[in-house]
Amino acid sequence: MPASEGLSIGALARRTGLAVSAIRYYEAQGLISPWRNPGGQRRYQRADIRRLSFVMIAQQFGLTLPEIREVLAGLPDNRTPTPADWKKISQRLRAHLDQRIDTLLRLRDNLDGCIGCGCLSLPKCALYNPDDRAKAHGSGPRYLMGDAPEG
Amino acid sequence: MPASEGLSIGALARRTGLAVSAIRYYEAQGLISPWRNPGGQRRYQRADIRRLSFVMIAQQFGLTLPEIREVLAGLPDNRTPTPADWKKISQRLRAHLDQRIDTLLRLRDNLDGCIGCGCLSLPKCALYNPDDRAKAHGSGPRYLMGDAPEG
DNA sequence: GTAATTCCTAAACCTAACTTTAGCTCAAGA
DNA sequence: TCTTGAGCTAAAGTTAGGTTTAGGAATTAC
Repeated sequence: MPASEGLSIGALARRTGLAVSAIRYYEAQGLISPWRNPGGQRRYQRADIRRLSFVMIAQQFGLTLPEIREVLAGLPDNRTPTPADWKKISQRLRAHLDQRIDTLLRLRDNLDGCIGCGCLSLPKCALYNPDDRAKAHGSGPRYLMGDAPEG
Repeated sequence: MPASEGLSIGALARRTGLAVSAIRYYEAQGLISPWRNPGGQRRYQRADIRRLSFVMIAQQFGLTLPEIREVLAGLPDNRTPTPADWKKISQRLRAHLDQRIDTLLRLRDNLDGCIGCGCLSLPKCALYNPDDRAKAHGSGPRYLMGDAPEG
């Protein structure tokens, strides 16, 4: 059945649960690189199923597509990734995740403090995290609590 | 100095660190309701500083503006919120946060399992969370791992 | 009293991560 | 063969959460 080996984009979509349009988009973002069959259609390796699954999981962990591309760059491009390659990559993800969890735990502790002291809105409340990637949402500069000269 | 009591939008912006445009946007989203002075300019209560601070914190916790509006709906609208009111509201936030942390911890544990077994991409991997608000990003339907008929 | 700020509204623009649409070509099956 | 389902490209549309711009009006500062 294959019109020149490999998975068609539709087959890959069914295997991963992603929309066909999303897979093309990921290609445009440099996350996956299919080859073309004689008719110009995209063809994928079976290993790409795992690659896209990784992308989905990393997204849930809060990584942006450029960040995921960075992480995936750690895979060999001259051969199919081995379980060991994936393990290495997953550990990078794990580090990212640990950091996010730490941030949230810290926020939770601070919130507990604030519930007790009722200081919500005061600069000393410190219920903010300058390193949080969340601040990168939107387009312009955004400040968080504590920037005002004095309360 | 006040041209009819209350804080001007610029003063509120300085107090909270938010951009003036963001405050107007929040008003459009129903998160804050200033009154107008005789000249048609917005005037805010001092309690609104706290209200906006709460908005910023809730955002860091990952709530969307509609969700924050929901939470804020728990405050009394006929009087200035008391510390007890804020405490009640903050506890709702805490519940939300706990859930997010649980989700991430679960993901982390699953990732550990996957690093070990190398099953990444298989439906049984279960490294997904159907209830995660994260899936609501973007506009169309998005599926996560495990939707394919069979691997 | 006038200049410099600040504020107002409406509408357009921005980023991320996609989807939808339009118009056309390829591939597969009866 | 021929029809129908996949695929292709390019461009426009979508959502969230804002920012920027344009053209006025209200305030404040001197």
